[in-house]
Amino acid sequence: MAQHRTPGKAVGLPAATVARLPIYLRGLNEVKARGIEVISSEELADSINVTSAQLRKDLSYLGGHGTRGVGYDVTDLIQALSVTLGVDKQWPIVIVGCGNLGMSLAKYAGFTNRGFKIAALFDAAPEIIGKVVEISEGQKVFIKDVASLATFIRENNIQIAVITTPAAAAQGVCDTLVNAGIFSIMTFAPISLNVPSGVDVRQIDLASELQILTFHEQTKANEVIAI
Amino acid sequence: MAQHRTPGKAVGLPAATVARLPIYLRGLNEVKARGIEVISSEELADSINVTSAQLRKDLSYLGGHGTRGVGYDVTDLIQALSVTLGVDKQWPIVIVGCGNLGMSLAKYAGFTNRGFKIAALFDAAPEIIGKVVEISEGQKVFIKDVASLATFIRENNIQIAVITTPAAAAQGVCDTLVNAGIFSIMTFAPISLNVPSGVDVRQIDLASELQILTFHEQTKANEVIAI
DNA sequence: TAGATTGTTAATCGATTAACAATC
DNA sequence: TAGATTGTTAATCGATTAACAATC
Repeated sequence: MAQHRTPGKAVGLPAATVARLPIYLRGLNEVKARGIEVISSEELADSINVTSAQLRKDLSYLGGHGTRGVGYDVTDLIQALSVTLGVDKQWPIVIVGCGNLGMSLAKYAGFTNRGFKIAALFDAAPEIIGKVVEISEGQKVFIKDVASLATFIRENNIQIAVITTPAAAAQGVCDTLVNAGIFSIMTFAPISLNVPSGVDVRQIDLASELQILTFHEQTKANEVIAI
Repeated sequence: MAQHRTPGKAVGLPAATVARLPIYLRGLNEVKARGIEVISSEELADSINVTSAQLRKDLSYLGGHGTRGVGYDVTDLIQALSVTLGVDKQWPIVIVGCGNLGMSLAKYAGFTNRGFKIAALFDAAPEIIGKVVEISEGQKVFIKDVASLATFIRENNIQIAVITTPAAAAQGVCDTLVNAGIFSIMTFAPISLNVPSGVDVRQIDLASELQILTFHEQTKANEVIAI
């Protein structure tokens, strides 16, 4: 049985805190790889570019995992964060859309040791359906027909899906996913997805990210002109 | 000469507003493609999942681009947002790291019509340096030696760089970029980069994004158990 | 014990929302 | 003019920071 938990515990984490927990976990794994067993909030915070006050406050929501006067036990805190985030196990994910971006995510090594494995790839193009992709040394995955997406999700209890289709196809795929019972979606399609409340969408819009950078470059350029 | 601007104007935009402007621009381009010439804050807001109050407040920072009783002229607002973000021109960018992810970004069609073009690709592996990559129909780019990165940036006035190297190489590449005069970096390497103040880093950590989703899945699972 | 560092409180800061006067 | 919708204000909400008592 899955681990038990006091009702309500850790449910009310502020959204901003939740978004930082993976960064803390990543930082701690780095620290552990360097052989460090105990770390203070200040040392850890410095290494990941947050303030120590923020780090302590965020961690305090998970309950007291530190020791006053000493710091945090790295292994213990990794364990606590992994359990809180649910990445003490591996989550099977599906990727829908096998273009350049989708295939690169399928082959992305960084998912494996952080709680994820690729369960299947889907596409709508007949010419690539049925192809076998070697996503890592010795691990092969079939590209399946997107028409079988809903069935696959139900039969394999998939809970997380990644959309890497063209923008025009994304909403249709999203609807299929939601109808099949998916509540967690990561999408790279540059279009606002419509989902029922309760469905969690994380959108990564690559061009938008770059445009946030150009805003600042542009602003600097304008300042020079204005002087 | 670049367009003139009242000193201070649009510089003090809240960070949260700046991060939404690209979404507004994207939504407006969609709307325009559907042939709509004037849109109310409520219609536009609904289509991109923000509130109309937030949209109006954000747009008000750019100065009054709407007409009371009528709405916003789609073409005018696209122009205003493009100028504010600086994407009324094309920014040359470099991609450092030609693995699966880097190559997929190089070929990503979504950059072209949103203000960016790939100026060059860089890698450290001798076996791929010098290779030609067709990043789009008829557009070819060389993979250059990362040793020539700083020179290339200076000679071509590159202002934005993308890091898609393995984590272990990222900080070194970042230092090179910063020393060469880069102030805007998008990175996919799952490591916290150290940069001097004034350098703008947007990190996209794919596994961290997924872990934010698993947190909620995990929380839901725990709630069921607790009942 | 003395020094170090957490966990927590209170103050500050920034972002969002609701409401409506201004005005097309 | 009457109806519609912006731009702005004030209130609320949430996130961050600073400071320090608790405690190892």
